[in-house]
Amino acid sequence: MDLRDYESVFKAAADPTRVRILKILEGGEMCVCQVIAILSLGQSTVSKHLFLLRAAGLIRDRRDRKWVHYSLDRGSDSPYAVRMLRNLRAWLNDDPVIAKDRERATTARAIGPMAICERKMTLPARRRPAAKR
Amino acid sequence: MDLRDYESVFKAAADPTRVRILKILEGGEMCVCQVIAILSLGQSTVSKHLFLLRAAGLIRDRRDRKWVHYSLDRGSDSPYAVRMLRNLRAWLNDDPVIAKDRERATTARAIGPMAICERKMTLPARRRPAAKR
DNA sequence: TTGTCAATTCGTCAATTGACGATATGTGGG
DNA sequence: CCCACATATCGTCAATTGACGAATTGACAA
Repeated sequence: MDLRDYESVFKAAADPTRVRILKILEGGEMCVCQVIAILSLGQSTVSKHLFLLRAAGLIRDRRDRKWVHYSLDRGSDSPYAVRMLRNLRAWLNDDPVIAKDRERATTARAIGPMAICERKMTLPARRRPAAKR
Repeated sequence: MDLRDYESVFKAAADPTRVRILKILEGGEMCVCQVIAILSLGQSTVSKHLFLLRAAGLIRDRRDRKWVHYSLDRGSDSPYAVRMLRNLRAWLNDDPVIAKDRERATTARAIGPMAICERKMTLPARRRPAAKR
């Protein structure tokens, strides 16, 4: 647990796209295709971000049929990662970007990985036009 | 306190050279010329690192005659910075690079800013060859 | 085995970063 | 005011990063 381990965790967690992923995963395990749909980024781009987060010990993956699911690794080997995740939980909850992601994550969970993959990693334009009052 | 503030703190703290500076400053306030001497990096390079750390709210500066002293900003406006500094205190204390910096910091404190500036931002080669037994 | 489909890896490109030396700022002494 | 000196800012360059599309891998179904 030296400077190199520290660096990998902090470099991983310092990128805004990767924090968004971590905050999305706070809602629970999620399939790669769902993350792609929520972020609206290229598949290879998201895959690389997930790789870096995993390499840092912040998330872990689980294969289920042809899908790979990622989740926060709260029992990580890296004490830096564990602390990071604990702190993050209380942070950024009222940031507009994070809030929007959370909305989209709710949609993504509701319709599930299969439907998202059928839609080529996209979400329906808007889930429901926010009920009046 | 949104994603941008978060990012500035974590990007600042993710760089190994800047963590070294933070760990050096855990020993107390220090003059720019002393930091330069400890790190053996160019003056402009160190100045920029200090700028970024200050912009993130991790350190603050104080002018005294022609010297500028930096110290950890434990009462920072940024909650991210405050938490970061608290965590760091317990971290990396047995990393070899950090340990060596701490030794050199001790030397730098012992001889003071004036002597270091006279030596053009360098430290004596070795303070004392570690007493036997 | 062959085809399909989710995910990863690879190659490329533009943008950012960290290093440096040169120049500018600002403070104190003469 | 002018010089000396500590620090900050600027301009440049090489290395790293994040984005993308294309090609590859690996699981499942037929």
